Amino acid sequence: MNKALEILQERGFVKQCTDLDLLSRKLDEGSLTFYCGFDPTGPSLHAGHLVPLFAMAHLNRAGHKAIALVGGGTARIGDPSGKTEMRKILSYEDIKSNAEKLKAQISRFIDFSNDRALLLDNAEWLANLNYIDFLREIGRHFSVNRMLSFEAYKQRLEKGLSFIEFNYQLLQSYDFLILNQKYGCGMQIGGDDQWGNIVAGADLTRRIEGNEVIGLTFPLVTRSDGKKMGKTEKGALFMNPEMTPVFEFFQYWRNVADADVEKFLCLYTFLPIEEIRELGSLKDQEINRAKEVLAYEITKIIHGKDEADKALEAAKAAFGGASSLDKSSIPSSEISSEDIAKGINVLDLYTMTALCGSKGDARRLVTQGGATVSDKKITDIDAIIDSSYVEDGEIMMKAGKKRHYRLIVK
RNA sequence: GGGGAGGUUCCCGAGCGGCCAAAGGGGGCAGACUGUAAAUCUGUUGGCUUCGCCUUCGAAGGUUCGAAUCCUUCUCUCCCCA
Repeated sequence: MNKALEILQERGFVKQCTDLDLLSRKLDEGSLTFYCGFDPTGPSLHAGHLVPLFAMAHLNRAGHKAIALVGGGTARIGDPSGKTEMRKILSYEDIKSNAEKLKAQISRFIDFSNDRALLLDNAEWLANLNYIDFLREIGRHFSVNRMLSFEAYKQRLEKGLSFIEFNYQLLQSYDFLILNQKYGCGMQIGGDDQWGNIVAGADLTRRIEGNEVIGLTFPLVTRSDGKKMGKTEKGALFMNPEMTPVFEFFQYWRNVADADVEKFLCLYTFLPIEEIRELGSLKDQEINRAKEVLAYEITKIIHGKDEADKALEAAKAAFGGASSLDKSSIPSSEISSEDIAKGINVLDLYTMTALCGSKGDARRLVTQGGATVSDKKITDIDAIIDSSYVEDGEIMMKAGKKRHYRLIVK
């Protein structure tokens, strides 16, 4: 078995493969060009994109050429795989701006500066396709009967599937074909929900070019509590620090369930497997150390060492009791000293910050004893926060035990 | 194109013309217990100038003292037939 492939398997990346032996041989033969698609349906990559990204990085490190394909073209259609309902059709402008943002984020993960990795956008060849030609050249290779037998479509047949979505598979298959023709791409990787599309693409390439190409999918990561990976109260766990503050990002990983730590360390860090096994074997309170490592490592990869250090310090300061060192990654905002001097009602203060969405929300928080300002528990909804709460030029606020906020007095 | 069933608060899903800001569940938030975990239990879950007021039940009109509940039109979804 090829070494790089072994690493992927050992770390739990491999779910399905069209031909594992062939893949192993090809990887042994030398550099294999492979690709993975990313749909610009949102303005930021999120936790769900991490598995493919890490897999790409692992393969890339082993000397195989990676192509990150941003689906600027396919996003105009919307992939029905794994969706129970039709996705909103995005405007071209949104797709374009999303695609640019995604490109920037992927670039941080994989180095495109040399020719070991490529960043492409399928809008390049999809945007101006000729319908008739496409049907004649590509469409004829697809059997509707077979497509309907795919699990992804079966499910949607219950709910309804529009023709536009039904075409998605053809376009994604076409991508694979084009990449094989133009860049010698021999493998497509992706989440397991992409299995049907990937296999179809490999089929198409074999039929038209006669090239045996490979498809490889990764398991869709679930948390041990059955909840969706990377979901937070505000939606997904984003990689863009403006959408998910670094501290919050760090805390998400810091708070994963015990049962998930080892799995996540394998998938979301580059730590050697031996070290991970060791961390994973920790029990009870000790396992918190493993969670800390997980949170630190992944934050470092996504946001850089400095940010990770800050987040770690901030977490220690906020939870460990040890007095603060660097709290700069805790969400914060500024307030003028005059306003504070005048005094502000607690409810108004909480509503101003991101801690509470409305006054009623704040009222609830205070009433139920979840509001803490500068280490003083506030239970009176009429309490006034003034200069006496300021410490070191700032006011530390908490909502419950875990949500922290820093109000900097200017 | 014809026929049928529907669109309810974050999600699912109840809802006799008044007692409906709307049952129940899920999710979220907070409290207790803890290990910044899980499980469990409790409270809470539209907004506000909160003993009251305002905005919500696909959209717009209408009937009525009074509508999420009745009527009309529009719109969207699903199902059956073509």
